[in-house]
Amino acid sequence: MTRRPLILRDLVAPVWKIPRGKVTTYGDVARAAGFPRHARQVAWALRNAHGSIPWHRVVGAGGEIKLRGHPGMEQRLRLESEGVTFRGRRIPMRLHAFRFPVAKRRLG
DNA sequence: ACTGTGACGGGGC
DNA sequence: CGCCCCGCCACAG
Repeated sequence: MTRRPLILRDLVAPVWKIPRGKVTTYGDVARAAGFPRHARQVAWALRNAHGSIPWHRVVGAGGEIKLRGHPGMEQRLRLESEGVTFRGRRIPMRLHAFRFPVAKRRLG
């Protein structure tokens, strides 16, 4: 099985669907894009994606911000300004996790 | 071709 | 909660 080529735009496309006040994980974005097990590549793609993409709405599984230093602070501020709450270092995913619609499924 | 490096994820303790 | 370990995968040297 030849591996489908990884197109940065496709990989981060799902990020545009995350509404204000909600967050998703790198792994979920990867799966929603059709590239399971590519969580790290999603992070890499966001890093290399300049532009107005809402990158701050993507966090690590468990609701923890994975960016270190100032960039991480900025992400937290951006999220809080959108209404996302924190409990310690983490975001209660129970409250703010955005669920991507289930992957396309061929019906009969 | 090989090695080191992550904005990752999951599991074990 | 913190730590460690390991699987994963594209990229830079």
